[in-house]
Amino acid sequence: MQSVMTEAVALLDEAGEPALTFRALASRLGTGVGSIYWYVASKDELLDRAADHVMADVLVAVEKLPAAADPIDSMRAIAVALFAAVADRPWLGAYFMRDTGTQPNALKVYELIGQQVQRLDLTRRERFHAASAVIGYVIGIAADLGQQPPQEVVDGTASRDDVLDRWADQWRALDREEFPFLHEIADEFAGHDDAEQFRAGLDLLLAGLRLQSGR
Amino acid sequence: MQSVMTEAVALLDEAGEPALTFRALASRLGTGVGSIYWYVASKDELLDRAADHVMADVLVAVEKLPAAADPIDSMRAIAVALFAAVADRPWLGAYFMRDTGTQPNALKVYELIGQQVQRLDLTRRERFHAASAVIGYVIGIAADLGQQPPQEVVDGTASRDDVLDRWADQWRALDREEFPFLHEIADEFAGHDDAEQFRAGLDLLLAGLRLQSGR
DNA sequence: ACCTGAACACCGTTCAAGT
DNA sequence: ACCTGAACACCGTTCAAGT
Repeated sequence: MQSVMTEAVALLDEAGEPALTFRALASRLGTGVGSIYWYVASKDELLDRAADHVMADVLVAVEKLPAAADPIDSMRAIAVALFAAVADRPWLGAYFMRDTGTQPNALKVYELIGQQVQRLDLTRRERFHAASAVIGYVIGIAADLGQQPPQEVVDGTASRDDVLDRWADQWRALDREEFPFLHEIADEFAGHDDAEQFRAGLDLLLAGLRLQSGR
Repeated sequence: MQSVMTEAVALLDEAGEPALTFRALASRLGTGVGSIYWYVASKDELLDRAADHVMADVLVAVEKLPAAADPIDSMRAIAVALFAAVADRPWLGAYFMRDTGTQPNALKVYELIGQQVQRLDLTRRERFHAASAVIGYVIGIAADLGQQPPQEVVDGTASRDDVLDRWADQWRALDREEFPFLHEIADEFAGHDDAEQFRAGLDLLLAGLRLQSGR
């Protein structure tokens, strides 16, 4: 069981979801296709378990985080750790927190964010909304990151910056009157840092939360 | 071409992504499998085009929105319209804004959000981050919504509330010491309204943005 | 209790051939 | 310019049979 998940994650790390097939996994494990079904009922479950397997390490990292005096600072640290995990493994973006029923570690991470929210002076409903918003934001940015990178990047025939530059050029080629915003931020977009962009948005969300909690 | 997209969207509306196969689509159109490849190079492109086809209507709705005096109010209205579109068509959550290169209408929506951001007194970088954060948040919640609903809900053998109730019960069965947050919000979660939850998080984000822009 | 692998149903995609 | 549909390679999943 343990080795099934280890190999599944290895395949996902190497080439994303398309690389994880029952046949490829079986051959890695040196067994038959059918034997995987002894441990897992379907491919969906396989993906959920693989995602949760990775989340176990994230959970350990999160629990090791020094308890900040300020709950919102703690939430930021947890969210940043989550983001780092998805940046490491883009495929995770599409699967983590997909079904917390089969992802107990993901559920625990949600709980930990919630425990920080509980330290704020909010109504029960506001707490529910706050924790969900933070998770939702992380998932959204993560899913964006998780889009299969263009083939040329996987090949190594083009760098990430090359691709961003080309995007920016396409934006600059658009009509100036109709797309003033895309023109303004084209330079900003080229060569931007995903982690910084993530943190900037997170800080907006947390600033709103701080305001609501009167801190 | 037009009819290809119309039928593709119809299949997606009826039973989600698994229902959209080239064979099913061809039989709907009364043609052969191969002929679809005349219009579309791959299934990925088919999904992107179908998503963008739907986004055309969303774009019309967004452009019809009365221009609010306050740019942040305008952004909220756009985000709420986006959310409504995904609530209508859960499959959209997984595909919209996936590749704005093949989704021109999605790109235009991003531009419109950006134009509102441009009305705020922010640096260029802050504007880039603000627009991206709002889109990222919408995508995140949308993707959550887009998870294939459990089979029993599709069948009609269980309501959405039944499923939420069962989740809440599972949370209540967890250890009280280890999961204080899940215990606290179990009642809140059961019977919660997705749209309200979305708006609550959005308001936190926008409140943070308002603070940053000094309005 | 766990594994095997042929077989099945079903995909996306290609392509020589047609109009 | 557009369509046809058999064929190909490759999936997830099942299951009778083995140890």
